[in-house]
Order: sequence, then C-alpha cells, then structure tokens
Amino acid sequence: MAQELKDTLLLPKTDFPMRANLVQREPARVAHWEKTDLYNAIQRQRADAPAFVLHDGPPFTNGDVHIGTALNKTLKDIINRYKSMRGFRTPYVPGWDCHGLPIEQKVSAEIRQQNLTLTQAEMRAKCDEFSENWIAKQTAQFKRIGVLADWKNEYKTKEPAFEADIIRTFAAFVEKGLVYRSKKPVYWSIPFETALAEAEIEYKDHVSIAIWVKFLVPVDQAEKFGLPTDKPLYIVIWTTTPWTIPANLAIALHPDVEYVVADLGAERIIVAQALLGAVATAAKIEPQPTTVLTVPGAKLEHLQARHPFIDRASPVVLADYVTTDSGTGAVHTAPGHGADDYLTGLKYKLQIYCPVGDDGKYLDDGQVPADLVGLTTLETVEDLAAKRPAPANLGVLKKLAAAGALLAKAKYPHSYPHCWRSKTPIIFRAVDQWFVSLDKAGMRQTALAEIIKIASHQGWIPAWGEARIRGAVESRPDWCISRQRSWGVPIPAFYDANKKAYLDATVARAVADKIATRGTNFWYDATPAQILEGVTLPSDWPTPEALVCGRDTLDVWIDSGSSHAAVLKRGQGGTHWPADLYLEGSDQHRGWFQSSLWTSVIAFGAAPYKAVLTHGFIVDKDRQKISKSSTYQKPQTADAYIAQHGADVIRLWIASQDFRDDIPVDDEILKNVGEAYRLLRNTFRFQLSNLFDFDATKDALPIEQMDVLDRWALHQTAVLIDECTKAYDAYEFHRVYQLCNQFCAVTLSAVYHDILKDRLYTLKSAHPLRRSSQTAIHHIFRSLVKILTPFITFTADEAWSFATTGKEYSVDSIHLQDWPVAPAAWRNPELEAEMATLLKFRAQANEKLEPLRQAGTIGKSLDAALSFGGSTDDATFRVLEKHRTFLPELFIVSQVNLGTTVTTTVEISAQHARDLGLARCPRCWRSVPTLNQTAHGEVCPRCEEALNS
RNA sequence: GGUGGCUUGGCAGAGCGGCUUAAUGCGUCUGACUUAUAAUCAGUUGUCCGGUGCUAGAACACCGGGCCGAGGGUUCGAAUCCCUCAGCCACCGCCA
Repeated sequence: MAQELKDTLLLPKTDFPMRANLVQREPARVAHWEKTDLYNAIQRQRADAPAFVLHDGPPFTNGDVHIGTALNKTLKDIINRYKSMRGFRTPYVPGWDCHGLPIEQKVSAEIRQQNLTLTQAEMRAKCDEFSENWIAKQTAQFKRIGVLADWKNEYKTKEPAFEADIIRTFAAFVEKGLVYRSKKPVYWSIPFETALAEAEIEYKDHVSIAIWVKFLVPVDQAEKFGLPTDKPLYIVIWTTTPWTIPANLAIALHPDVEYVVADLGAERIIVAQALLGAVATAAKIEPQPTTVLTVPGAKLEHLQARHPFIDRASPVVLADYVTTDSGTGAVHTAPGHGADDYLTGLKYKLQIYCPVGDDGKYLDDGQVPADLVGLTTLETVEDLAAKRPAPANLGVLKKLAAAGALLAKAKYPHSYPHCWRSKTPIIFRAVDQWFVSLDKAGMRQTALAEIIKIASHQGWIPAWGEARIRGAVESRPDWCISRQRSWGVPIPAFYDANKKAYLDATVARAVADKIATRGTNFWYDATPAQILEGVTLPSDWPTPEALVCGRDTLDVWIDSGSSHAAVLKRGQGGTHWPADLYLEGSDQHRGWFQSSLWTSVIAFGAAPYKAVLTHGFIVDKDRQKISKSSTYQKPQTADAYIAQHGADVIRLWIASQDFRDDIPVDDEILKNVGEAYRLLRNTFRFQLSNLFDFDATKDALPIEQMDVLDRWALHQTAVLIDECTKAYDAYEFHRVYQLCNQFCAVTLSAVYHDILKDRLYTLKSAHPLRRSSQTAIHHIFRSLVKILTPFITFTADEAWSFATTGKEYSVDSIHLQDWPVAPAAWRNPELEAEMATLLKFRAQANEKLEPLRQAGTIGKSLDAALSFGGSTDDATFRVLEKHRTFLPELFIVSQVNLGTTVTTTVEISAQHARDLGLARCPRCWRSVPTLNQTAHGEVCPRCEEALNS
C-alpha cells in the first residue's frame, strides 16, 4: 500500500550527484573549459563592455605553486569572474617573473655538479630552460585551482619584447638625468672576482686577528676639545679585519656612551669607560690605568685624529650602532668596507674609499703605502688550513707595529661569511654601482602625490595600505639598480679602456629595439661595434671599437616593476593603462607596488594603478606562518591541498576568510568549510531535483499570482542579492560566504524548503500552488548559483549545466550569464515584517512540539495540532489571524486553531492530531477530519484530487 | 632595532560608545524522520568564581559576579575611545 501511494508522489529527481567527488571530477571540467575556450567566450561576450583590468603580479618561476600563491591567484580569479558577470570586460593577462638570483643559483649548482664551465650566454640559456619548465608546471597548477586567464597572451619578463621594454623604461630614467654611478660596499668573492648575494654566503668559524690600534689626537685638537695635552693622547679602536686599516676614514663613537681619558703612564688613551678594563687586560697594562676624565661621545664629534701610518685625518663621527659589548667603544670606520660604515660615510659625506682591486690586492692609488701595494687580502683555502693570515693582514700589522700604533693584538675566533663556492672568507668591498636618484626632477613628490590621489578615492584597500607605501616611498634611499649577475636584463652601458662609463637614453632605446628582435643574448654575444651599428652616438662618445659592453644586470624589481609598461601600455590581451586594480600580499607595498609606482612615475608621470588591494599571509591555527611551523611537515603546495579537498573547497575556504588579515588554515577550518560546501551543494541539488517537471518558459507564474510564502522567499532573495553585491564590491568575500551560508541553512533549508516539501511532493504537477513554489525555486536557484559562481566555480558550472540541459556539461556556461538583479516586484517589506512575526511564533511552536516528540507522543510535526490563544488587541496575534489558512503549512502541523482570550501574550499549546479526532492521510501524512475511499485506499480530499487528475 | 598591521566563545565571523545578559552560521550533544538519505528537521550548547537547593559527593537546577590578548585610563555607560605591555605577521638586504 505504502509503496503504491509513494509512487503517486512527485518526489525529487535529478542527476546532479549529491557527492561532489571534486578531486576526481574537477580536472575534467578544467579540460571542458579549455576545449570550449571559456576564457575567450567570456571575453567575446563582453567585447563592447567597459574593461576592468586586474593586472597580474608575476610569480617567481622556481618551484611548485605555493598555497599562498594560489590564494593570491584565486582572489584575482574571484574578482575577475565577478566583474565579468557584472558586465565588465575582464582581460586577465597572467605574468611570470623569470629573472633573478634564486634561479641562477639553482642552475649554477647543477652546473657545478656536472663540472661544466659555461659562458654567460650558455648560463643564461640554462636559466631560461629552468624558468620555462616551471612556467609550464605552474600554469597547470593554476588551471587546476580554476584560474581562468589569457594563457596564450601571458607575459614573461624573460621574453625579448618584455626585456626591451624594461630597457626602454630604464632609458626614461637615464633621460631624466636620474641615473648616476657611485660606490657601494658589497660581499665580494676574490677568487671569482664577483659580488655575491646574501644567499651565496656561508657563515663559518674563522680565527681572525683582532687588533687594538692607537689613533693620535694632535695637540691642537686636544686643546680644542678640552682634553689634556701634557702626554700623548690616542683614541684606541678595535677591529678584526686589519687589512681595512688603510681604508680607515673615521672613528665612530656612540653619542651617549661615556668615554674616558685613561693614563697609562707614558701616554693616555681614549676608550669607552665600560671597556677600559677589557682594553687594559688585552694590552697587558700594569698597573691598572687611572681615569683622568670622562666625556660623552657626543662631545667629541668632529675631533680630527690622525691615521696611524697614512698622512690623513680620521675624524670622530657618531653612530648609534656602536656598542660596548666588545672592542673599545671606538669603531674603526672604513666606508668602502662595511654596510654600517658606508651609511655613516654617506651621513658625514666621507669618500666611499676602497683601495682594494677586483683581485683583492691593494691598489697603488698614491695613498696606500708602497710596501702594502700588491698584497692580497685573500686567505686561500691553504692559508686557512695552515692558519696563516692573509698577506695584507700581516703587512698592516707590520706597519702598525713599526708606527708604534699597535696597542695589542689577539686571536679572535668568530663566525665569518665565506664564499659558498670557493670556501674562502669574503671581503666587504665598495664597487661602482648604478643608482637612480629618486629626488631629482621632483620624482619623490610626484610619487607621494600619486599615493594621495589614489587614497582620495579609497584606492588603498585596506586603507592602511596608504601609510604603508607612503612610508616605503618616503624613506627609500637612492635605488641601487645594478647587479653583478648573469640571469637578468643587461644595463646598456659601455666602458672605455679607462673604465669610464657611457650611458645614453637614445642609445639605450636603440639597444632595446635590437634586443626586442634578437633577444638579450645579443648583448652578450655581439661586439660593441655590432650592437651600435647604425646607432648615432652622442658626440662625446668614443668610437664603438674603443668600448666594451657592461656586464651588470638590472635589479629584478625593475623587471617586474616595468610590467605595466610592457603589458598595459601596449594593451596586451585587451588590457589598458593604468590598471584598475593591483592585488598582492601586503609585503608588496615595499616590493612590486613600490617598484611599479616608481617606474611609472618616472616613465609616465603617474601611478600605474587606480587601486591596490592587499591580502595577508597564510598562517597555521596558532598564527604562526606555516613555513615556520614544525607541525606542518607536508609540502605547502597548492596541489597538496587540492589533492585532499578539491579546488572548490579550497576556493570556498579562501572566500570564507577575511583575507585582509592573516589567513589561518588547519584541518578543522577546512573541515568546516567542507561542511559548508556540502550545504551549498545540497541546496542546489534540492532545488534542481524539484524542478524536474518544471519548464520556466511555460510553467512559471507571474509574481502577482504567486503564493505569499514564495513571495516572501523572493523578497529574501532580493535582500541576499543586494547584500552580496555590496560585499563583493567591497571585496569582502567572507561576508558573501556568511550571507549565503545563512541563507541556505536558515531561510531555505530550515524554513522555506522544509515547508515546501508538502506542496511539491503531494500536489498534482500543475497545481498553481506547486507552480508558484517552483517558479520561486527557479528564480532563487538562478540567483544563488550566480552569486556563488566566483567562489565554487566548478560546482556552479556543473549545477548550471544540469539546470539548463539536464547534463553534466554544456557549452552555455554560467560564466556567460549576467549578475542577478532582483526585480522590484520581488521586494515586499510588509510581507517580510509579517513573516518575521510568524517565524517567531514558529520557533515558539517548535519548542512546544519538542517535549511531545521527546516523550514519544509524536514523531514528525505533522502528527501534531497547535492551538494559539491570544487577543485581537495584540498586533502579532492579528498577523496570525490574517494568515490563518497558511498556518498549518508554516508550522508543518496538521491543524492550527486560533482562540481568542484576554491574555496579553499569545499562548501556544500542542497535542497529537488524533486527540482532536483527526485521521492521518497515508499519502501526505497530514491528519484531516475525514478520509475518502479511492482506488488507492483511503486518502484525504486533497490527495484524492491530486490522484484523480 | 625601526615601520606597518593583527589579537572577539571549539571554528569562521558580526560588532564602529547605550538596542550586547556578544549576532549569525558551522560544529557539539540529545532526539525525530525515512517523502533532499554519506541527506533532512527539532531542541540543546561558552567559560571561570561564589552562593542556594539536594543526607554528603557527583550530576542537575536556580541566583550573583568576572571574562571580547593582559593591565590601566576616559565616560553616567566600553568589545567599541585613549595609554602601556604581551603575542603573532610583514617589510626594512645583490631573496622575490
């Protein structure tokens, strides 16, 4: 009996599977999108629409896509898909950052293993291959997570056309007179005669020679600074690199440290008070020196001491980094041989003096004593094994001893940077570098003005981004743009036999034109004559035959920072300049956002973006950056996450988080998102399955003929659309996530869908009430699935395909649809207010039903009948009366009785329907006063009607 | 060290001086249904301290109070405004 009756019900039907199987099924949809060329289909759809250009910051091409990179690309994809549905043309040209040290390093490590020796051009070819290999892999990984992009028009910083634009951008710097040459200390490997990056440094234990050196304070200076003059007076410095003494140009004291003039008997020395004892011990001074007077370091600024064996002054300067942990509190300062010293040198306008050549030997510059010239500062591996100091160190020791300036010396074991390839200690050495002056031609003011301009239309999202980049731009010193590397874009400078540099904007552009067609290796392979053939040289240049090409490359930040010029200015892939949006991690305020701003301001006089959106970094549950966390042993690649959860769950997770802060991830969070995903999927499934006999073109009802409950649901949908659209426009995706989650769980699943089941399953197919509800479901589904398309793009595409064709795949993708707009007729605030009242009663009624259920009196709520007692003076009770015929449906019970009482509040009671003499219809489960006999047995009148039609 | 940012109940996340005895959802627990079924529905649910009830304990019920990183302050009133501190994240390099 039951089975036969059940067969007369219109139960849900769909092929849209309940189980997602995302991990297995998503790749097929990626292939489907490729096959149907979805990206271009979307672009064609919006061919005449205004463009929204999100300019892609290029990821570095040296490994698998990290989950953090996937986060970034997914956010971009969400925005593009949203903007496209909102009616914008959204050209998205993905980029790749190809040059740079990490790649060069990995490649050179491979080369070393194979014992190969390569030319610079061959080395570059290897790097190119390496980069290309990862581009292919990363592309597949980005596609897997659902990133839709113009992969055929992608940009690579290593492509000749792009490299040419980098050089052209650089030419603009030259043209504005911003580029100059100056010295800066770098890590230097003597055996390889090259600068090293930090990553090429290994710290190893090393025994250095520490020396205490006396610098004479001349009598006139002592008098000037109020120091005693009756005995010779010296400032004592301490250093572990004796070979830098010839380059000494100053002595640094801390302004707030107390220094003492100490009497050693025959002479007096100046050291930090706190270190006098240590100095005396080191110099084996007996008896303990006596203090003559104390003076703060600040009082000695500009005192002109004398270099111990070179005839020049060594002035006292002040520096905050001076400590009294070791040494003498007086720091030997050689601006050409140390980072701190360099900065101090700049501050005091000292020469950046480096009397050491590329080969590590002292130069004959007229200042270095003749007996030191030619001595090397290198300690070879053999020297290290024999514990033999570098010749330059020994030479300097001798000179100091001969000058009577060596107060003490000692062996000093410590950790010291070594060249990772030659295993020898590196030296700090100032070499000529190219710089960009950021203060000339009002560049810094222009950059800051652009920042404010962007802020004036809320372009920094979140707003504190403005302070962040302003701080970076304000404080940035002149930009050192040259690197002594191979895998990069060459600086188009030439040098004559005297190493005089020649750099010219017109020549640079001519070089760029040639590189654009022949590739950068042209610069490395061709002679200057070939490179400059047909180029009109400035009048002050020598002939090409007298020149050699420079071997420096440009800072890679110029590479990526030129992308707006190479891509947007050329309209690549339908883009335009400036971009509507840049979107990267918050670290890029000092990185790409800044470098792009500078290059654009210098080359084009304005910022390359209208708005900048930033996101935080992925951290584990305890707010530790995941790469630093020991609990995460598994690889943090995007693929690892997708293989476990599927792309849509990962995408939904990304959307669910407020990405402006750090983004926590752990198993529990992903599990929760997985539950939320199932809720969304089941909602789609329920809706699809109840539309199996509904054809919107024929069966849909106009809104004025629809039932109140359905009109309420449409009102709620209109509100959802409004709020989600607002949240999308503010890039607050987590709000969209929460809104949809609550809409599905509460508005639909717990209320609307639950009430609807009776109508949908038991009424006859074409019953107006049933068609009314199906019409609403139809609209709600189409709205909801569109709102969620940017997030769960695979699932939305699939659900849409089933909705429109009944099949898993269709050519008419949801991505070609317009964003939902709620018709004004959907809105019904009055009804919404009444329903809000009724739903409060519903919650109270459920509380009354629960004890009956717990006691076993009733099972499902349809077994029950409710009675309400209230006063017509009560507005809420009048709402009940107004909707009295709807109440059994609303509460999902068999009968609702309204009784008038004098109580001020509405009283609710519940009982089993049978106690009111009602009989249960076996078909629809509602209890009614009388059942009628039919061919299917006894059923209620409503079911009888359904069965007869 | 400097600069910028963050810190709300098991999770996400509202909250922008009084409508907060902290929304909503998820999760938890208990139950129902078998007509969304690896679904669906209903109820329930923060923590700590003190007290009362119960023969004691446990459990439970009720009452009072504290807890929105910690501690101060402003205010009639603070998760919300101010200060200090702590923790965490990022950036300050020839790493990108």
